[in-house]
Amino acid sequence: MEKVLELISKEVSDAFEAAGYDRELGKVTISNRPDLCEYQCNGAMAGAKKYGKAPFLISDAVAQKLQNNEMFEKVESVKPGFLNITVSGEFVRSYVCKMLHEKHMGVTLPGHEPTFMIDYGGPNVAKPLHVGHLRSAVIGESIKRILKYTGHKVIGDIHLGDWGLQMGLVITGLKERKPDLCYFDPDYEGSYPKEAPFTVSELEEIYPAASKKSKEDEAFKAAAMEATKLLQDGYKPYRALWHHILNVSVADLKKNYKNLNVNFDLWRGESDVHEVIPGMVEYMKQHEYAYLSQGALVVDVAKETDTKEIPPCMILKSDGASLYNTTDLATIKQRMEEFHPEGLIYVVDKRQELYFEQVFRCARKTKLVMPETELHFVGFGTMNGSDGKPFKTRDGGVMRLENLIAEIDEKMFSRIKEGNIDISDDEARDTAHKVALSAIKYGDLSNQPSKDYIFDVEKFTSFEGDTGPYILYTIVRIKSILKKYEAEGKNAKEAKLDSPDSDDMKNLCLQLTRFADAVESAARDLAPNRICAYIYDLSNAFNSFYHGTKILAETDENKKESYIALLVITLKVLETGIDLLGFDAPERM
RNA sequence: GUGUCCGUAGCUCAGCUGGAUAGAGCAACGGCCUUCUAAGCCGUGGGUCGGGGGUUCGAAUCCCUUCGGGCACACCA
Repeated sequence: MEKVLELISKEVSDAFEAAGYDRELGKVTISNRPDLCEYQCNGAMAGAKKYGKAPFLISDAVAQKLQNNEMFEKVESVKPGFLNITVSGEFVRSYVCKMLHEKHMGVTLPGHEPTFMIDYGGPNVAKPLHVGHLRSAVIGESIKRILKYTGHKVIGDIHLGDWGLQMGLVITGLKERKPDLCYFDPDYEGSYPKEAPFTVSELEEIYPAASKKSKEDEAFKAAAMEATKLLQDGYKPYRALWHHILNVSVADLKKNYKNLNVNFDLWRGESDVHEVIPGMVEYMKQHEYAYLSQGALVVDVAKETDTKEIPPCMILKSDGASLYNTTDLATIKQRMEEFHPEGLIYVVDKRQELYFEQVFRCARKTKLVMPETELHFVGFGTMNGSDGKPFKTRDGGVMRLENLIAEIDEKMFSRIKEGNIDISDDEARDTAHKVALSAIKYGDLSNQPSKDYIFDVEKFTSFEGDTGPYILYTIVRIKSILKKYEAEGKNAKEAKLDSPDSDDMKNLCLQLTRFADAVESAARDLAPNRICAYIYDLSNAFNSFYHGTKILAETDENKKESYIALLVITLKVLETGIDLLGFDAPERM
């Protein structure tokens, strides 16, 4: 479906041409002076030099050509050479109606369905999720939804940290605590129990303790490294233990991500590419991409055009062991071979930008990906506390994600109980969680991903102004009116929209027409903040309309029906918007 | 040191491909609930867009320079 700006631009371009000027000058944008007009075209000023004419003469001539056009209510040529455009109410009305019946409300879909894989999450097993994992999950989930909505097949992979020394540390730590377990008896020949010999809480305790000890105790560290090697070489008892660690941990992770309304299509991890590595390394050596430098196996990735020195991409350490780069490259290889994606997206802390630049270059150079494969790095900034420093608990520790969410849930719950006396605890809990998620996610997503942002619990639980709860509140208001309307025995979905009869109503309609532009722009730039800005503007437009218009009390039935139709559309757009951000609205709040 | 990102109202941030008086939210102040949820609406005050040059009819936006800050710079992930 052609966008409003395209439709208007086409008319204006025709007018430029009809007046004897280049039609390229007819590009129309949304007005930056809403008090003067709705859309504007500055082409006359851009063309003034080329034609050696005063810009005003050009804009005037073009405006003349647009005078009796039904699309416009008013087109005027102003001062230096602006074309100020006001579209007709009927144009807006018909556009909004058409959009509602389009697939995905007017978003332009690609001819085929390109596959993209998105890597967000990256939690380590045996470690609880903390606030550092929040941004990746929230941003990644939203980008996944936005791309799906704009016609892509998207595969989200959690990419667990489930291999390497950390596993050896856990095993060694466990051995110290429970040496009598059959996994540690070399003479044991029976089958291993189905039940894990530890709980999540124990696991979460073992890892940090073991990690700490390995830094102080050389013998312990050596034991952990030995355990890691045994595990990687397929030593059965440790493999069995590893499966327990993975299962217990993944079950807990699933619970936590579900609570955040974040879903992954794949629960793969570093361990899944373990067997890909030797072949890949051999391939890189054989094709002479990789060579030994200071004992390590590396691939040069510097380019002549570089403005800075890009270190080579290391494939194997000088002791022959693999590292982060190795598993990431092997993962790329596996993903390409198995899913043939047209693009890979990484939602990762922005401090890893140089690292990913190296990996991407290496993947291209060694032809693990095709030349046309898109590789995107979406780096996000740090989540800071109100003091501007990395977010911590009150006593300075790392804040567990679970606790953070519970804390905000609780605040929302008491807020809801204060307001609605006639709400059950169950409904209030459910609503509180929805509101809490909207606050957390909107607060994150409304910022540009690459910037650090301040997560101020006070601010996020006050729900005034540009916040998730404000959007939800708007939705709840609409739902409430529609419910009352339907209680009169009428069907809101059948209501017909008329041309706007007030400035507020027209402005709301105009906002609605911009939905697809916002979504496409968000998809193109992988920028969920565009959706936030859009639904915030739309909510503002609705709330202004709401306050100036009595909807259910309207006595003119045609008008009332038209308002209801507008509410139905606004609700659909807002609900779609928050779904793209990864949260949903309660029935009331 | 090299590279990179950032510097916009007291605070937190928008500002897409340069355009007419730089926008929100919070905070401050003043209005609006006998009528659809006041988590709302309307209004007031608050800015030499870090500084200085340049390109342009026109710059927060592009270029150069300078100051201030964050981050990254091969055997961690």
